Amino acid sequence: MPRSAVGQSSVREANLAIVLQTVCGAPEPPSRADLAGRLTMTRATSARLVDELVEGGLVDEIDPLVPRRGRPARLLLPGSGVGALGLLADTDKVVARVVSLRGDVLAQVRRDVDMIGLDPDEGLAHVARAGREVLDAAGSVRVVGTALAIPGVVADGRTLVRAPNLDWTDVDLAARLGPVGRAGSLLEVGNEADLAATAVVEEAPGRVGPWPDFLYLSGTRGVGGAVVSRGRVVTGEHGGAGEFGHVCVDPSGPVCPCGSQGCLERYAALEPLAAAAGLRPDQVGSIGERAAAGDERCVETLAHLAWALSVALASVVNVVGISSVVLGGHLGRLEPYIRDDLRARLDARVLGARWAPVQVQAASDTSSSPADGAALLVLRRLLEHPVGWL
Amino acid sequence: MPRSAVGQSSVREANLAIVLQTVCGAPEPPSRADLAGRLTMTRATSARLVDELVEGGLVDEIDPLVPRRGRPARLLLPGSGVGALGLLADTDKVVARVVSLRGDVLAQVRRDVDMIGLDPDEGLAHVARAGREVLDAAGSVRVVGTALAIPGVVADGRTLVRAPNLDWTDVDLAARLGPVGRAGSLLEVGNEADLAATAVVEEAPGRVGPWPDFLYLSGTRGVGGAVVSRGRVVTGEHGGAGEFGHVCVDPSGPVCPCGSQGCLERYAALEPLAAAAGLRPDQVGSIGERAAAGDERCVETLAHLAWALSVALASVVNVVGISSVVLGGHLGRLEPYIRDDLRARLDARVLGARWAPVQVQAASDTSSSPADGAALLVLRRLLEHPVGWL
DNA sequence: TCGAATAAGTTTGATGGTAGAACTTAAAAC
DNA sequence: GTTTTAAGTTCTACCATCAAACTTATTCGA
Repeated sequence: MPRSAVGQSSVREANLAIVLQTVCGAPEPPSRADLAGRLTMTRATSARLVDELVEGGLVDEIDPLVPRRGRPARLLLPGSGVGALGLLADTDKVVARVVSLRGDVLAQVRRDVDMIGLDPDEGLAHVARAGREVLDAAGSVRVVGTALAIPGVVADGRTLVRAPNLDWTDVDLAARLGPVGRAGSLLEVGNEADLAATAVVEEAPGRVGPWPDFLYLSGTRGVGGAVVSRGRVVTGEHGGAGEFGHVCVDPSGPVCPCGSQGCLERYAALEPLAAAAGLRPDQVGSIGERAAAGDERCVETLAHLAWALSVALASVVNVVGISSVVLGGHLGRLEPYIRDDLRARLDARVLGARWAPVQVQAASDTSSSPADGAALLVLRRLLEHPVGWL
Repeated sequence: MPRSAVGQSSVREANLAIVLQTVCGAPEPPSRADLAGRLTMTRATSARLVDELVEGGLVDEIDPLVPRRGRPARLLLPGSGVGALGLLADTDKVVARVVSLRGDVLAQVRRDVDMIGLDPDEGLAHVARAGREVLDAAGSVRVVGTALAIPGVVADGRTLVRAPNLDWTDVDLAARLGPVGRAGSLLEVGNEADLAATAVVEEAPGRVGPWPDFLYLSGTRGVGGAVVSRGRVVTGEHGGAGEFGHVCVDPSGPVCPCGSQGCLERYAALEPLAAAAGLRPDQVGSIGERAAAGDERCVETLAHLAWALSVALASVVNVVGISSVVLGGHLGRLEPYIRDDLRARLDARVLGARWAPVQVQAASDTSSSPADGAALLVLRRLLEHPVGWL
């Protein structure tokens, strides 16, 4: 539905955004002339736009490193003095990071906090304190906005509808976050797994990595995830997408607290895995090594896990047509030990596997990535609409 | 990834598209002044753009019906002399329709053909003949392009990768369709279920109906469907999305020809339903009435169907966060008889059902809608980029 | 050391599109 | 028949990009 017409000021705004995005997305720092060539605009126009971005601090100029024939180009990099604050309120910890437009983590605080049992105001106080500390540490950086990652369903990018593990319901997080939320003018709240997936998509602000389409599956206390299509997280109508944990593996399987039966969570979450392997939950990460060392029970546990994942994921792959799977959390940790089994089972179950074999990968790290993703989300807004910050 | 900069010609193109889309999407025919107000452009600009569209036949002018104070407005309607050819090659029939920009079916041919066993050239000859006939019947209409709906996986909107029921593999349909495909300069091929879903989304070209997000599930020989998000069909990385028929209902369920076990298709496709009810496949549509009349076996069949659908759909709803379901084909026919049961089971299985209860609906008709959807697909291209046709 | 070659960046005027405001037109209301 | 209302038109101003000539900074070669 078209809302509004386009004027020539929109042209300038659009081109500013395009130039900034190109600078951020480029593998090598481009010059004004490079941009002109790549974007089919004249050098005059490119220079005009770049000058404006440099003036506003969104783009930095550096002198060329390798000498070349001709007048040396002034190379352009994303502004290092501009960043965003990414926050994570998890069940067992709080993370705050300031990430620059260049993708550098300028400051970070990570603190173990048992959030379970805390009410929203108490929990958010921990988050806000961590946020203030990194803002201080980041010093002179211009922070354009804040985003908060939370393990729950978020509506409209502002309100927490329900976070089952924290037992928080209907909290206007954006309003209750206090002054830290007002660092910069952007403020967003997002689902933890969605934002972790965002961090997988973008290697740096505006630079989309090699996988624009994948299913992200994160194993923690529960099993969450996200569907990423064309570089964007699919949030669904009401923000309730990505509940991989409650895909049905076996309708006559174990009862799930959600009221259903045989949910993936009952096979792949931390506790069921620990129980199956006869270990403590914090030992789940070692199941792979134990299995490799010959522990029969762990071998069986992994086989059962691969089976359950294959049933659930095959259904999803058949419906959304995305055949790359990225595993995070303890599932990422176990991925090397189930990869081949899982892939073989998926190829047998996925209809299109003949021409698009299913890829399985582990996300490198996981514990802070929702905070990175939160910062990236804010910076993405900046990249989409830079005019306001010039 | 930004490809190219924006110039002022893009402004004109964008505004032409916006004006045309607004004319097509408006519930009541607007005037030039209405458009100016709604799109925040001046009356001067709106008039200039509209004149160009009228000149090119994409917009028609009519005199106002109800007299009003002031100078009477000339009302604007989508051009009735412009249309697209939608084709459907199904297993048992061929359909060809010319649909105008206004949404009217200007001509139609529908012919029962047993396509099973025919090779692509033989089958496409039937399609092409039907296409030629409707083009003749449509007479002076300017046909901007053709689209073909086919029950199979389509890549890049051109090539059929695999149509299991027709047993066609790797056919460049766009090339082999012959002159009918070159009626107008647009030519696309799409999956039958995807295009049927497109016809559900758009009531008329450019007019998105009340459900921009839904899962479309169509029961025929198999069970296909589409995920529609924000008014767009999700095609996946390689066009292989929407295979609802192979969502796993029960991993220890009946064996499926796909190589897996307990696929939804084994519970909800025509033949399994007929077998369960002890009827011929062509009698499946009457299971609802028979059950209502007290036929125990049909009652049980419907209950089992609702159960299987609920298991499969709940998983999908939990992952993609879309909680409206539209049923087509024989599933649409049976929908009134399973609706309540299905909805109750879904609400029990869907995690977010508390704040977003699952909606279940039947698509009104089904047999020709892929052809309508095909035509709508072409007309959508026209609406997105009208400059080429002026 | 100096000039030619090369390529980046800058200036200038032309072009094309929308914005704004005054003007014209067509019909109903009085 | 005059007034009122609102649609549509005309004209000028403005703004962003384009095109092409021009300036600048460096390397290469004599």
